[in-house]
Amino acid sequence: MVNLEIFCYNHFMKKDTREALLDSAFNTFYKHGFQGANIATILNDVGINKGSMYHFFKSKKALGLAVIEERIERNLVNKYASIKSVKELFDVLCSAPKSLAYGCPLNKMSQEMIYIDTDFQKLLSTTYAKFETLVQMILEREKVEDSELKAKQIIATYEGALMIYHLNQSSDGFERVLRCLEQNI
Amino acid sequence: MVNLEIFCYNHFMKKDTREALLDSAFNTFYKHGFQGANIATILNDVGINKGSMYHFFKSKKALGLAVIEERIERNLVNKYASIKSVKELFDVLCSAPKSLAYGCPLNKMSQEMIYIDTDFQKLLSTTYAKFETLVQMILEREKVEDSELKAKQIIATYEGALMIYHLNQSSDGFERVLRCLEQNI
DNA sequence: TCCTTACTTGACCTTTTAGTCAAGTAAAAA
DNA sequence: TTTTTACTTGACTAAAAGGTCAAGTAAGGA
Repeated sequence: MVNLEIFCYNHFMKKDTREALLDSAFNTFYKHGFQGANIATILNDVGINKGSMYHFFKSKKALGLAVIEERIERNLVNKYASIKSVKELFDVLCSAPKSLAYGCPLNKMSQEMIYIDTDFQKLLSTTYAKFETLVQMILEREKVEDSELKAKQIIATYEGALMIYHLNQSSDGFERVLRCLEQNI
Repeated sequence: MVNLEIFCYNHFMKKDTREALLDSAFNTFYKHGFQGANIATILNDVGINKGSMYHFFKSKKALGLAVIEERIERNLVNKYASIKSVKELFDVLCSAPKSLAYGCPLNKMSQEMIYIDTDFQKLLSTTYAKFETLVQMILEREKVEDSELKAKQIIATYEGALMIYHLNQSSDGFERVLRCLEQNI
């Protein structure tokens, strides 16, 4: 088997460095927070050097903003755009603890950054709006009344319940709270 | 008027330094996050020197834990222990944006620290449990059924709605979401 | 009055951090 | 083949951070 990768600087094919950087940065920011994360960890994780990163992103902040646009938002759309029914929506919401090891990435980043940096604030606010719209569309497909308010209510409950879940390290209550809400939709 | 303070090192009376330190640390951590906050800011704000702070708290972490115990938890108890009815509870919850400029201090600190440090995690988890108990007691006084689940639901919705409020910088929806929940209690 | 304790000062130390840069390498266009 | 462009290297910088410490000050008890 011919390994084309040996012709490259590292084990990535050119443009993949940027993607690997975004993946690692997403994970690192997700666990440690943006301010708490250090770039050396990400670099070490990806297996590249400083200059290589600063070729793609002019600063830590630029990397953070790109993570929001190209990972957090993308993941959200991937997860919610294909949902076909309210029942399915609640199933997906209830399964969150399985995939979201450190809470909701959007919520966590928001709580940390909205009063620290206005560029983060704007981007996070926009991303949230898209999330709300996706949920609202699911509700409207089933002619749920007051879909805007209901979408806010579902997201609020979901975000809060997920926070409680992580604080208690126990899923007791998480699903019950959401299923209880489902009854009232 | 005799000013007793002129006999002291700074403008505080002895033990007040610790309290002033906790006040400033609470505000600073609340706005910037624990990891994002720097001690120099707090010191400058209080008007004291490094060594003076390290006399009371052996590390930044110790200061953080003290802030949770002696400010975040205390504020929570002050706010919720005196509430007499479910109606009053929802009024207090609805007024949160007025007093909580950067979101819920407990939620914010939790999202940041639970997977960073287990001492923080334990303390925050305990503090949340007290919050939940306080809310549950209010519900039980009015013989609300399933008070434990209802308490979780109220807190979850409140926390999530507050997050959305801060992200959007607009109170549109916040109160409506809570009042809608109130109907179903 | 003296001594002990509690608190404060501010200079200093060490580590960590984000960010820079000149030089090098390889792929692809000319 | 030559040149250009894109990417990478790794040593370096400067600033910021948390934390230490010896010396000093004041209050209160003995």
